[in-house]
Amino acid sequence: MPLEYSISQLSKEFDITTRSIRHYEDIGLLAPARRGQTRVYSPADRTRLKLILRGKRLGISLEDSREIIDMYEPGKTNLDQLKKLIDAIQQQRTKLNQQLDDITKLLKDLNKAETDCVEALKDNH
Amino acid sequence: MPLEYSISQLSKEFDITTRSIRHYEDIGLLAPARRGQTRVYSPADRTRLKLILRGKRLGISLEDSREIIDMYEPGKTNLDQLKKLIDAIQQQRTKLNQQLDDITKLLKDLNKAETDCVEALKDNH
DNA sequence: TATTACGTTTACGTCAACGTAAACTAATTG
DNA sequence: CAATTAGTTTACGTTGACGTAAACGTAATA
Repeated sequence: MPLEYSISQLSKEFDITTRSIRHYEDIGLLAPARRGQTRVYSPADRTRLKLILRGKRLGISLEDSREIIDMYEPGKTNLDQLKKLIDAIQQQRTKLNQQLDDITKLLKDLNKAETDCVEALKDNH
Repeated sequence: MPLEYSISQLSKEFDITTRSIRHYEDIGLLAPARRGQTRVYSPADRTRLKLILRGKRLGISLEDSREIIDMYEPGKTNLDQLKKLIDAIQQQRTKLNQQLDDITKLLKDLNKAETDCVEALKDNH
């Protein structure tokens, strides 16, 4: 595992544009180090990016992603903060369970659609 | 189960605006009957809407939703069409499995974040 | 009969998440 | 040394998915 990454390395690895990566920085989701004016990404930065993209695949907005990702960060020792976090976690869990339900239903539908298709193909052949 | 629905009934049932429902019609996802110029939705229309919203919760674009929903429709007896459909189904399945994976990982992360929070609360109390 | 509730069309506005182009720098390579 | 290659900033443009306002029709209700 490399100790650092360039912006183009990350863009290739995750198949996104450099524009997107810079955009995530623009809105405060990433804060890579700089060598001169060139961005240098640490493994931790890479992990953050990974989390952002995972969130995206689940339809989570970048704004919401920020909150979730920040949960994993330490130093949130404020008591009210913690309670808010637990609350946010519960909300996310609810949404995810809903998604799970949606997915299983959709997969079932897809299976049916497929067998229907295969049947039709048989008839047609 | 009612034989028909008004636009406001559907908007209340699914907690969306009437604007959204009309928008789905604008882009050809719905095609309700009319009584005079008033829209009248059948149970089948309602099901379509349900599918659209389920797709939305999974981050599926309206455009992609149209394709998926059309899979469930009959009358696609063209052979090439069927092969394309099976292909599309497989693609969807792949994406959904990826989402499943993402969700289980996120749920794990959330669990960890939560126990961390609870621990921190204990220490703080 | 006026107003309230519910429906309609048309059309411009908005917001997130980038795309795209311009104009520049800095390092490597033929 | 000229030309790629990879990076940068600035800033306007675009797309999807609606929001919002205007201007209007129709039917029930106070």
